[in-house]
Amino acid sequence: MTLPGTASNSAPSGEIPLYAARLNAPQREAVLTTEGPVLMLAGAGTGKTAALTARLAHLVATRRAWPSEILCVTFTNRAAREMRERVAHHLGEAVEGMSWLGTFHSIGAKMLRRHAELVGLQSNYTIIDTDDQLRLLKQLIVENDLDEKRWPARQLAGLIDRWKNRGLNPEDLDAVENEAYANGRGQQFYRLYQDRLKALNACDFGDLLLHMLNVFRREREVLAHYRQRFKYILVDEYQDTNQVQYLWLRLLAQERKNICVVGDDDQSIYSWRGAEVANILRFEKDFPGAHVVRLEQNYRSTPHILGAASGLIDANSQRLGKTLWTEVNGGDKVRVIGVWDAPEEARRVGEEIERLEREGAPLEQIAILVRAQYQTREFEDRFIQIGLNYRIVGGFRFYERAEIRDALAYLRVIAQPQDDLAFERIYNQPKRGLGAKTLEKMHQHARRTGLPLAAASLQLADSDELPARPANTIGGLMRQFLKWREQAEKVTPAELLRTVLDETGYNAMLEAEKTAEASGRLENLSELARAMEEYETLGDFLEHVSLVMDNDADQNSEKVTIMTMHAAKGLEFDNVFLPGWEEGVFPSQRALDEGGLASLEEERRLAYVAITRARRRCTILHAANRRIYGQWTSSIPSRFVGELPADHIEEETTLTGGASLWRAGMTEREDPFAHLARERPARTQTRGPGWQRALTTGYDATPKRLKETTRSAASFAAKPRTDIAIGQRVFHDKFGYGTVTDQEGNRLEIEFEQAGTKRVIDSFVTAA
DNA sequence: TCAATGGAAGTTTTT
DNA sequence: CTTCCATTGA
Repeated sequence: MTLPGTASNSAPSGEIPLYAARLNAPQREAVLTTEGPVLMLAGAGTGKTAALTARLAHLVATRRAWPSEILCVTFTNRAAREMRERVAHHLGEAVEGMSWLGTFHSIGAKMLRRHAELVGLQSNYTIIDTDDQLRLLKQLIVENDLDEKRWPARQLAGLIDRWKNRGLNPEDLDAVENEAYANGRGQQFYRLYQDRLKALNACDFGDLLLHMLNVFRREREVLAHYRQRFKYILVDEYQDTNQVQYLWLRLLAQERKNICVVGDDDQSIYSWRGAEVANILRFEKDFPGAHVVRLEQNYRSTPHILGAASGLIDANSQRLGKTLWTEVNGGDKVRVIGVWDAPEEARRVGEEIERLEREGAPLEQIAILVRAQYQTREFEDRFIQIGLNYRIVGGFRFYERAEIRDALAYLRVIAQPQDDLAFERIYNQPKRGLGAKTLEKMHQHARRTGLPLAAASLQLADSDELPARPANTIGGLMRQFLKWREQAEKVTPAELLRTVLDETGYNAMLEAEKTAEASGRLENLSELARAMEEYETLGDFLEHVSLVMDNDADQNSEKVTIMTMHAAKGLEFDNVFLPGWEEGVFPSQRALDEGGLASLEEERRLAYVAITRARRRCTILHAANRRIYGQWTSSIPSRFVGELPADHIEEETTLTGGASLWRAGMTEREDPFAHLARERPARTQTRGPGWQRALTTGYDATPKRLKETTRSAASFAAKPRTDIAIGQRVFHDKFGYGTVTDQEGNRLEIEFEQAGTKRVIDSFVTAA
């Protein structure tokens, strides 16, 4: 292995090595303090990845460790990938040796493959996802005569997840935990679930960490081995580590104590999945003598953006405290725009983006960050209409689509005949005339014989237990599996998949459908096959699939990015739009209802993360009205809007913006919605809790500075168009011809001849 | 066994 | 409003 550019041969003594050349003083300190525990507190945009990668390069270049002797854990696959790329920049080929750079889960999976037998698994175990997990739990609940309605599988899944995140095995549960499910049967079901997983030679996400923790705790030699191996440990996003991960690190770092953790308590946004900010807050206690480095110089954003974000996060109580600063001057203030309703919000963002585009801003430098997935829809609709290229990150993930999961299920059964969950998924997909009755018999037989479902069904098919038709079908299917299994040895995984899709008739089934949806599914399947080309063995591919669930297709094309704030963590964009800053949306209703102050502060941190994604311009929007789950809901601007320091923002409210109406203390008579409230009494109840709270607690959102503009007032046609009435025949660009069946302000309900009944804005139709 | 129908429930964030 | 489900009937 070559180690390019070691400190000694690339630079005369005293000169700074290349990888550290561009670093500022604290960053360099974080790089050069190699021995002992180091806590790097890195604010948003302060070049923490640069420091981290330089540190890695430094360790290798100065021969303190081989790449394979460094454990470097990140939180997401994306972060791992980025880290790898940037380290490669310093190390070149040597980066290939960084076999322990990855997410906690992928590293856990890798270790567990080696030590599977210590926890009763085989090394080719399957990693099941949430979907499989849920189905499995459902089965257990039904088998044990529990009412699934009363004790939903979701709830149990949530509990088990939390237990695992805390490093608790079934026997570790106390009475209180045990009580949490089905009147004290929590432990029983947790244990049943674990036993079932073992029988399936499978584990879930939580197990990847928990099993290995158990191994570390129980097997001295294994722990000693890894302690020996990992001369240095680096942890990214330490504020997001949960209990198990914390225990892992403590065990592994105990001896050498060469652990460097990087994080920002202000960016801790994952407590809902077990992350504990406390981990970073008490690092100095856990590792006495820890060297603390603060990265506070921000290289990303303008002063106004930083000022707005800092002012906001100030409202939080428990912070280690950092002061971000920048050498950059100038830049626009953060804009806060109040609009009438969600469609106007989307329209407005669309207009702003088109303006940016005209000014020459590249679309991939524009992002819309939302609190929750459902908010994306409004933008999607609008952008389709105006022909703006967009990409939605997250949400419907590629590997979660039904056809992909079906395809994977076939591959799983081929690779791992014990994978009952996968077998169950596809035994009648495409339809081959096997139903619940047959499945039940297969289950019975499997239970009697202790065989996996697939093997049991084969036996059953050879007996006379089943009617001839299903027996033949199963026999045929099992023969196919045998054949594929043989083929798997000879052909590439991609080829195997194509064969399977053809021979099962899965492709034929989709082709026969002749709908746009079906052809999309076919496309997805060939995309899957293409993605598989990179992998040599089926096992490699399946591991990749279960752990690396993100797909970043068409990254090269010019598109606006729409994603959740959570997904945006670690990214940056020139222009950021933050819609939906309303009580009940952001902060989310759930955070307001449950979790108290801690939850609210986490929402605030999320707001901080969101704002600090922006390099040059940040635009926050709030709408007075929004349809949530089909119900129109009024809401007031988010308290976070009020918390933004005045000096750094510029407020604008369209005449129709509900905020201004509300803020102006408008009476019902003037309220344009008043007539709706009278017509539909239910409306008053559908006003968001934020509204209620405002009424009862006298929440004061009165802006100190309000700049009225008439800019998009025209878009709110308070007066209905005179040329359109109920019964009128109209034409719509997207939906074609139809008849107006209802009219409510500028909103029309139209029964389209082709597209069915839709609600549209009147400006999009012409009288026919 | 399958398709259609109706009803209920759920809707944050992710490895 | 959707989506998922369970139940019903063919």
